[in-house]
Amino acid sequence: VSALRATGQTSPRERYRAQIRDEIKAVALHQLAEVGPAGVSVNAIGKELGVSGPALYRYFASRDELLTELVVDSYTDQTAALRSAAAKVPGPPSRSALEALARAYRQWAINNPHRYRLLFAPPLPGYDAHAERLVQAAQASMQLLLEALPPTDGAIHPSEALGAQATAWLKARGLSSDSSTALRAVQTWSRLHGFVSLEIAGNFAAMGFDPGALFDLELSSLGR
Amino acid sequence: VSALRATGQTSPRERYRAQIRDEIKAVALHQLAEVGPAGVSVNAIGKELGVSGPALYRYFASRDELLTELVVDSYTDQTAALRSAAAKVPGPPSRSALEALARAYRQWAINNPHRYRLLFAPPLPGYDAHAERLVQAAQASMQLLLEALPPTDGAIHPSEALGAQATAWLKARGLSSDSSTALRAVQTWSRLHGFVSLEIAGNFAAMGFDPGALFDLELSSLGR
DNA sequence: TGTACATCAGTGAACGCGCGTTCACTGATGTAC
DNA sequence: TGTACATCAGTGAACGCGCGTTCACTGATGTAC
Repeated sequence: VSALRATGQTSPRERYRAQIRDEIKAVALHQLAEVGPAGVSVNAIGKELGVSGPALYRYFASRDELLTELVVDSYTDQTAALRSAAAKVPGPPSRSALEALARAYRQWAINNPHRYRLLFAPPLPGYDAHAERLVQAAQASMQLLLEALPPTDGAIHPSEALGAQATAWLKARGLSSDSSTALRAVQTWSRLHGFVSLEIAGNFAAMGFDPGALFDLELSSLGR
Repeated sequence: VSALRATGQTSPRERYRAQIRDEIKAVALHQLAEVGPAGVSVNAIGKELGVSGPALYRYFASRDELLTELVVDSYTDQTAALRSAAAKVPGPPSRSALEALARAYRQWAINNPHRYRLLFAPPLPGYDAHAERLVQAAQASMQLLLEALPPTDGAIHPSEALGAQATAWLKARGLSSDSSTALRAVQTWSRLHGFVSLEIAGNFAAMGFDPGALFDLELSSLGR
């Protein structure tokens, strides 16, 4: 074993463990989709896997740890999806880069509605790990938006104080953008979130609107 | 008693019951704020009221009925707040009417963050009464927005299909507005929701921004 | 290659807990004569 | 005004349930000689 470890390889047992962990998480996500975060239960996951409940404790120290991992994975996945979309439109900020990013943002939420909700709604009351994670996820979205947002002809007129806050935010993260672009990024993110969360809640569909068409409409005005 | 009933008055006992019901709901809301919808418990409410758990069954048939009532009340309250704000800026649609409405929307959410979440997040998995209620609440917001949105010089270019959907939506509700105003109302509502839900989740504050100043910025571009 | 041993995944019983809800009851409040 | 009766708010014990988690165990898998 130590020889394998030294060469950076993983033992069969370790691979097996990793695989089971993934299966558990997959079933947990499936349950999340069906009964909501509060309803995810260790024993029910075991049952769906054809295994006793306590067996899961070989893989996760507690139910909380499992849930936390779902949140962390969601955050990682979303960021990866956004990064990958941004990478497909290289070069300086542009309309098409922004649109690609916005579409990827929406698409990830559509593909993973329960995980999107997980990112924005604390799954447990007083869930410590969550607040930080959410801020991180927001940072990633924000940073990518900053790099995609093209200059605009329309002006933005923030108060002095707000401009200073934006500058401070940029500085704290070592970003070289200007404060007005930062504020447009916040606004764009806020609008995207509004649209996407209403869409995955089914509101547009319930009103008889085609969400995709509505999104195109919103997209054309984003960042302006 | 029957004499009182006939005159439309309520007996002391009925008034007492109504008062206790309100107290129960108040405590339930308080719990909702602290432990989330899933954590609201009949026995805990009783304890906080200095009363045994089963006592509440004199006032509510079940825990579900109590929760449903919280949702219904939230819906009613929000609509009333918006209507009252709209009533303060009478006359034809105008910028100031729109801004008053938007500010009222935000303010209600800030004053009632847990109830705002209740409106947009199903408190229970598979909660039937919720979907309809949410649609109703949305309708109310939408209708008031329609009556407040002034014409814009900037054009909106929906697809034909989307325009038809908007027209159909208006017609189904007997509203006399035009489809492009309807679409701008949807867009405004979506943006408001995005901003407000990020704000009550504490995202702007976590980034070091003054939410009020950010809102003013967003407000100036709403409905354009 | 074959045997002795260690590792460790999974089991099933058991724990304490809090939940929603029912039920038979007590006692205070309000009604009717 | 005083008494007999009905109403009904609230109690406390009890129910069945599912939860997260622990524990001693069995048996298969992998390791070392």
